[in-house]
Amino acid sequence: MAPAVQQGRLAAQAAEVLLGCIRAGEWPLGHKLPGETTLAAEIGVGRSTLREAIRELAGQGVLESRQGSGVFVISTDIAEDWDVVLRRVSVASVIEARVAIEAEAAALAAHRRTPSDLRAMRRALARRSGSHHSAEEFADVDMALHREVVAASHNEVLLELFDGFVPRVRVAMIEMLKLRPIHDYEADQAAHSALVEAIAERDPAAASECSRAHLTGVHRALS
Amino acid sequence: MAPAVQQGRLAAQAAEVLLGCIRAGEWPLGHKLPGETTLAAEIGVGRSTLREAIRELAGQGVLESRQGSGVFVISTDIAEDWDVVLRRVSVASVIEARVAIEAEAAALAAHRRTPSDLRAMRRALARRSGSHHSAEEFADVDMALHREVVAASHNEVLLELFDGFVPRVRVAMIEMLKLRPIHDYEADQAAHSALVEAIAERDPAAASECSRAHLTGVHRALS
DNA sequence: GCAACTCTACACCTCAGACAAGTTGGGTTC
DNA sequence: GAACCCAACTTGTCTGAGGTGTAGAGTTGC
Repeated sequence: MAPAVQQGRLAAQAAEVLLGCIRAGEWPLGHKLPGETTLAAEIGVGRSTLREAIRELAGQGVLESRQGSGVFVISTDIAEDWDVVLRRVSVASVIEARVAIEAEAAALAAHRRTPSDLRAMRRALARRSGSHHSAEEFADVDMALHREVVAASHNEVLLELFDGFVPRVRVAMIEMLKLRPIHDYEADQAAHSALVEAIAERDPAAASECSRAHLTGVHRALS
Repeated sequence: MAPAVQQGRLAAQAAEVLLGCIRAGEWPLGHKLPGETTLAAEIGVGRSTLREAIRELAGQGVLESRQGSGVFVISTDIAEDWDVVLRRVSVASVIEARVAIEAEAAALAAHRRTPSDLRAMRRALARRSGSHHSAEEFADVDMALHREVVAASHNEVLLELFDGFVPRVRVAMIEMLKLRPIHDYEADQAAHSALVEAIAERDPAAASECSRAHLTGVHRALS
């Protein structure tokens, strides 16, 4: 049991250690874990900290504690949450998936956009062109525009997928903006404007290409 | 805040109380909860017990605690399951999303496929061409081939998304096959073969187009 | 011999208090 | 007005003490 715990909350690290033992097959399904005091000493954390780690895994449906009896493994593999997946994988993978979804959504939007969709996109575009004090603010108005485009596709699944990406992408975007601000702001805004115009003119190929080109640029900037 | 806690572990009861406040809208998304000491006193449990309750909800992805800052609501209700979303929306929406994911995955696969990927795809293709007794069996070998293609893109997010679609698509496909069997089986198999060959020859555009054409055909057949 | 009962050791559960580590906002200084 | 500093919070961690429930060993009665 490697107590190689270094970063973040101790309780979270302890949970990782426990999960590692379970995944490694050291504690199979139904197995009873060592006692709290023993385990806490082995991992090198206090008893309450270990208890919090156990609670965290209990919340995920991995462990179950029975008073007077012990703590047991009730699921060897956790139903991996979507957010957890996205936090684990590389930003590059997420952006590639965004290309897939947004390029297709842009093409569909060019077919199906209503006047109301168009108004919403242009409003979002205007807000994006305004002055922004922080990276957070800029990320938000940018994501809002992209979301309007996906919404204009009138495909609920694509929109749901996009929304699933938002939190992860937002964090990555803010990080990037703080490290390396957009150098050519005009060109960036023009690219987004071109996307909206392609949709306005009902040109699926152009819309798809605009979206793809922009995201490919983001992909390059991040790698 | 009704401290009507009576049965089972106090920590679990406290978690229920917290979840109740969240569900009732008392603490909306992003809201900061009262301090641990305050909250513990209000609910009528010790601070460590309250902390375990918070950990339990954190494990479920409902709360997030930031040291020095506070505990925040990050999800107003348990993440709506993909299966639930996909059952609600139309098959057409799902297929459009499949086009987005699989066409992009096919293009990436054409870039990144390894010899091992290629072998797996050809094996799946061969199994698909064999004789099949039931619609269920055919649906399974078909999905297996499509999955191999997405896997060859070496993008974990796309693969995860595809897997999320599988159950819903499988049901729809079996339904369709029973109502209206594939009339030109040879052409259908040839289309899949062409997709694999395009990936084998590292032709992203062709691979993407094969995938898109095939799925568009399915889309048409269903509407 | 076997079943039922009792009891003890051990498990988790809860609490209280203390201190460490991090964040936030206001006041001070230049 | 901007940069800095500090104090008052916040959550994070540890310890020690009791409470409550379980399981198994030991005993008892048939």
